[in-house]
Amino acid sequence: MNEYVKLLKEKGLKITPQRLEIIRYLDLNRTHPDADTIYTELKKSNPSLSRTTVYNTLDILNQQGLIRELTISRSEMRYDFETRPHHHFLCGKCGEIMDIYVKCPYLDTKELGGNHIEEIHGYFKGTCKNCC
Amino acid sequence: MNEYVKLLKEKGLKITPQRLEIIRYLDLNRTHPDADTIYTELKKSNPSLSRTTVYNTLDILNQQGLIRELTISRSEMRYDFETRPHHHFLCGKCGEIMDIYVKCPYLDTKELGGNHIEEIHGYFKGTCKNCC
DNA sequence: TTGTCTGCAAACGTTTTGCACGACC
DNA sequence: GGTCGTGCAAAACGTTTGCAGACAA
Repeated sequence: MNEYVKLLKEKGLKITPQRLEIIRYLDLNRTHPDADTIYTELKKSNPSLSRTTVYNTLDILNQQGLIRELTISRSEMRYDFETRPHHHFLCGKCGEIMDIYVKCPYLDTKELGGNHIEEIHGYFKGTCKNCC
Repeated sequence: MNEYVKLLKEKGLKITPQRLEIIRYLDLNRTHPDADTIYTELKKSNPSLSRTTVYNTLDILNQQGLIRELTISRSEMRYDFETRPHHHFLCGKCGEIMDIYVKCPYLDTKELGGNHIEEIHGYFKGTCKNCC
């Protein structure tokens, strides 16, 4: 049985050609693509593919933990007056973002694997104590 | 001299009522607001305020390090097939996002200050070795 | 006075929604 | 036959742009 079929079945998800293609694309392309890139690439071999399906599928796969969503790049910015190095916690229920001060070995890191580091952000997500 | 005037002057930025209001708002509201919230709130006392100014100002303040931009919540999602705990590095020049495997004391953290933790993301930003 | 900042309106890119059709237990 | 998935189109949302007039230094 196909490896991707197995992944979907383990999570109780239905098997569709679109889902298999999207998983396969993400497995073969570890470039952290966005939804539109995936859509454009897969549309070449499957012209009837729609954006909606790509978005739906990515959402489901993320919910089931088969893939991981990142928000590292741009958009829906939040702003913080506290500029000293610290981390943040986002409550998935109430949406509140809280400052978190934890010991982090990388707060002053300037170089990592040859890359020059200018910022470091630690994002914790979960449910806050008020919403638990 | 006003504390916020001083902050702006130190960075060589011009003093405008709008900039002072925006800084003051962020200082008094440590709720990590988004641009539109800031706009809506400040528009109450300054009806002629425009979104453009809010966006421009936040951008400048962030560039000068007076405030800090966060992308923790939604939007322009990227997707990763690697679901094992790891961190990410974003190159500001070429835009590439790379996986980073560093020792992190929080990768298995389930609780922090009474909040239930489900995910942890470490985001490093800077210039990659190819762009340096 | 000069260069920058502001505000308006329009455009843009990404994501979400409503709905009808189709596929699959 | 009922549920779920797909695809289309339109809408929504946050952000960016171009430009003209206003303002800070």
